[in-house]
Amino acid sequence: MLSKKTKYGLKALTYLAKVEGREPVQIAEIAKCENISQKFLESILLTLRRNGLLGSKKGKGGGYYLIKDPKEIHMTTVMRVLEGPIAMVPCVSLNFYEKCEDCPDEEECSVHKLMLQVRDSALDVYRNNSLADLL
Amino acid sequence: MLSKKTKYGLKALTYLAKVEGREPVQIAEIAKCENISQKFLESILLTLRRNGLLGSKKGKGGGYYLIKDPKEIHMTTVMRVLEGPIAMVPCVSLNFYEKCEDCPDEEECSVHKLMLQVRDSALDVYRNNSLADLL
DNA sequence: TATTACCCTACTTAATTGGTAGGGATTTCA
DNA sequence: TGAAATCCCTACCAATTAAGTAGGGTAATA
Repeated sequence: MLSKKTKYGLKALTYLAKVEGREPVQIAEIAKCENISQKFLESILLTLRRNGLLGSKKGKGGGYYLIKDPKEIHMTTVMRVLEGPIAMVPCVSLNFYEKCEDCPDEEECSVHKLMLQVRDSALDVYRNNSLADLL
Repeated sequence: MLSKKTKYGLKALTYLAKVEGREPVQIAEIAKCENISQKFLESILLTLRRNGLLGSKKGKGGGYYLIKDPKEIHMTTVMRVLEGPIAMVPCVSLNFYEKCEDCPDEEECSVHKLMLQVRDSALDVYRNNSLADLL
């Protein structure tokens, strides 16, 4: 299952991409328009900022804004930041690889074989979608 | 993340497929060879049987066995039985569809658009893999 | 009829999810 | 200059799920 965190994060990014200019948009506005708990969204936007996907401005007239062109924001990045590894098992993960405890031979493992294909197909989708493609 | 339940279930199915004949194999044997907690595996095999993927025989010399040719056992079925919906959000699920609470227009939703592609690509993999393909 | 092996229910422990509460710290504008 | 707006940060919490464990019941076979 996709977490609400990822879902809301994606919606917020989309919202910001839809806004014409690069003016900061307040959390409250995004939360209201996208039906998201404001405090929860706050923490999500914070992680997006910490990971270089958003910029922020404090004080009156402040808010969050995209710091890249939506075409340059790829879903691989967004998914990894919000949802974590794209692979369903660590032993097929590119960025979070870990050997299986119980599995003596990775090459022989049926789960490994299947999940490798699933990872590749998901990566394919994420690589071919930028934020701009989702508008 | 793939649950251990699914992982172990897949390994057990693979194990049974590798066995030449159609003789019942005991839970204890599968558990030992695949490094799985026996009691946990027991409950997994039970759900596989309840869902028509395995047959069982009680008493001495009993155990579990495949009731179909591995070529006829598709990963779509296995994944749905063990892991649940293939889609990452209910609003793009074929077998477990549910409307999003917060989303006014499904067609306009960026999450929907992305997850639809992810579902299709995963389905593609699962449809193209039978148990026989994983040996 | 004793043993083997599946069948079933209930409980437990730890981690994660999806929040909520509450108060900073900083910037802007009047 | 100071008040209001707004982001920033930490801590806590309730519900759910995952991954088992425990313990016995039931059916089949030798």
